[in-house]
Amino acid sequence: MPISPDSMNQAELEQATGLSREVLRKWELRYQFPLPTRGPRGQRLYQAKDLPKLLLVKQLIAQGMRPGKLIPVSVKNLQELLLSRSAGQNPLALDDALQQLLRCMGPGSTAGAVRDYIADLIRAEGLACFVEQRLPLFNQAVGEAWAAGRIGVHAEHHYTEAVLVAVQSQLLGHQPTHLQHRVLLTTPPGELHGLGLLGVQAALTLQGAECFSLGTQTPVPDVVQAVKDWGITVLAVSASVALRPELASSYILALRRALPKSCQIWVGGQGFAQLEAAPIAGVKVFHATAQAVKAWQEMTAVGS
Amino acid sequence: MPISPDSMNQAELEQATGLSREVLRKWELRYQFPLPTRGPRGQRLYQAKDLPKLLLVKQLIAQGMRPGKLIPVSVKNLQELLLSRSAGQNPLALDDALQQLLRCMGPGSTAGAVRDYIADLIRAEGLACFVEQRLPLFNQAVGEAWAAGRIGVHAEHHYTEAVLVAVQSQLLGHQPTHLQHRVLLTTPPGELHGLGLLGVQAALTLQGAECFSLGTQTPVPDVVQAVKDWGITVLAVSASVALRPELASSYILALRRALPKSCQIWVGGQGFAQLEAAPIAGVKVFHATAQAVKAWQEMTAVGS
DNA sequence: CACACGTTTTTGTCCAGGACAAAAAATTGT
DNA sequence: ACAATTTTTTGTCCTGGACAAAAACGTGTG
Repeated sequence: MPISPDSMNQAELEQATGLSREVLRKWELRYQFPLPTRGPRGQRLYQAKDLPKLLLVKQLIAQGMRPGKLIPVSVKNLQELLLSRSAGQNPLALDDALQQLLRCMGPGSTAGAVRDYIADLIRAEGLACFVEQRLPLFNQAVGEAWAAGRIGVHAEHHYTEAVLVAVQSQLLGHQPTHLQHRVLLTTPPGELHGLGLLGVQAALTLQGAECFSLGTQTPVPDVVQAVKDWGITVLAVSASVALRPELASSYILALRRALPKSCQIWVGGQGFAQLEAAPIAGVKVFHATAQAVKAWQEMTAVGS
Repeated sequence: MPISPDSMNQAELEQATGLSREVLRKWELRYQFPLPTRGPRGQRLYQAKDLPKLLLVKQLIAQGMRPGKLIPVSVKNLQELLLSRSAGQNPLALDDALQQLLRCMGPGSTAGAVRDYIADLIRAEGLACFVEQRLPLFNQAVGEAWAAGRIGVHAEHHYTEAVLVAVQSQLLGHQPTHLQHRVLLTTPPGELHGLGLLGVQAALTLQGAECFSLGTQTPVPDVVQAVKDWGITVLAVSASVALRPELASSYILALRRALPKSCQIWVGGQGFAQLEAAPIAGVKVFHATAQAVKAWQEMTAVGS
């Protein structure tokens, strides 16, 4: 148990920052930051005051900057850098709905606002319209707003929960109409973002598919078991940029080898960019929910 | 990218098994298993055929056995061991509902069965009854069934999803009645099980509380930010046994230091057993959902 | 000036082997 | 038989170095 008030061992810092201990050690060696004090037996005791800088650096690295350039910079300048970044760009055409969503999530807003706004939108436009047209834009916008530091991680988490509940509750009553196919949805271990998957699940369920979600981060053996137990014919996997690309590829490769030919594999999301350069036989890559819907329609049209 | 068909590097094996690379290396050194081949530059290439044994060993260790005794044993004997374990004990009084639930999740059942069964149950008994009486028993039973190898990880994931959707969709319409308090719910990084939290959220929402879930695995800084942004007065954290106990404790300690006194911290779950031996000032430990409900009632009675 | 190509630097991951504390098991004394 | 102590087991952390993939840089050509 940690006793002194402002120090943490590396396992805790790893938790707090999401940076692996090996990376932290290399940074200490190369840039003299963070410089931990040492415990009685030489363990590193990182200081809590270094945490803000580490988080800033991590965010800026995620935007494509290099650690070597960032770490020597002072906290104050890093903050300015982050702000200037987010001010500079405005890539998404912000329609009214998007603007309102981001307002709901921005600083100073009440916590329930997102939830209510999404529920209203679904009521007004219908689930199909929301899922196919709004949701992809929303997800992208929220992802960018987070990357740019305009909203916190907590706001993103909360958005995810709100969308999940709103959409899933609408799907509850849906009876599948194409019983000869079953869709299983999940993400690779290490991938925490299940929002892309949710869109696919909703779209396919509306098409009459029978969908089963395993949530995020299912190891290969468990997916294989689930496919076998439940008679799955389509496995949908999604991965964002956060995941290491080789891991994403090898995950799919392992699945393709372990699963029978009768089970299709559909993948989507930025994390699978590699798979386009080097396609795997029997694995379909999608860029948008609409493509998956189309593939489903063709499949069921032929099948029936 | 991995080329040869049946080998995986340690990062992939870590994904597939959930065992850290350091542990895997120590096992190799101490028990000569798993013995990887080596790549051109000396990297370990673990063989896919070792995976089943590793998974068996991991499950048995989770039941309290020792690695040194397990690893030399053959796969076949390990399987028998697992079966004899699960056959021998039957600790939970299996009432009708529980038995039916486990039937829905057992091998050979259809995939939608759990979902439908839970929905039926909530309809029949009402949400309050389900959340307070059924859910804790169900969660425990599912956890034990998984530990005993009677159901797969995929079935457990699917159960979680089913309960989440069923309960959350029922909570959607609830308007909070005690606006002076707001509850934030999450789990520490590394803790993937959010079911315990779901029970608390449902119970408190039914009491008129305004609950905000951040999902699982929120780092300390993000929790702090959320508390600040949203004016949270009660933070509820849950952890299962899967999490390392020191990490659970230090997570709470860090939160208690970072958060203002005006924000209470409630913790629950097996993962916080340590906190009972060494209580932290300003942190309340709960053993059951009912206790949290009671605390909430007292709080709001005094406050209003 | 834009752009393809080869070279250098940066950066994260992996390796070996050892030290050590906490927990579990075995041993001892009463 | 049971409590207290010693031994073994086991996971985490340490140091310091090798190396490949990616990014940045420099160079020659249309």
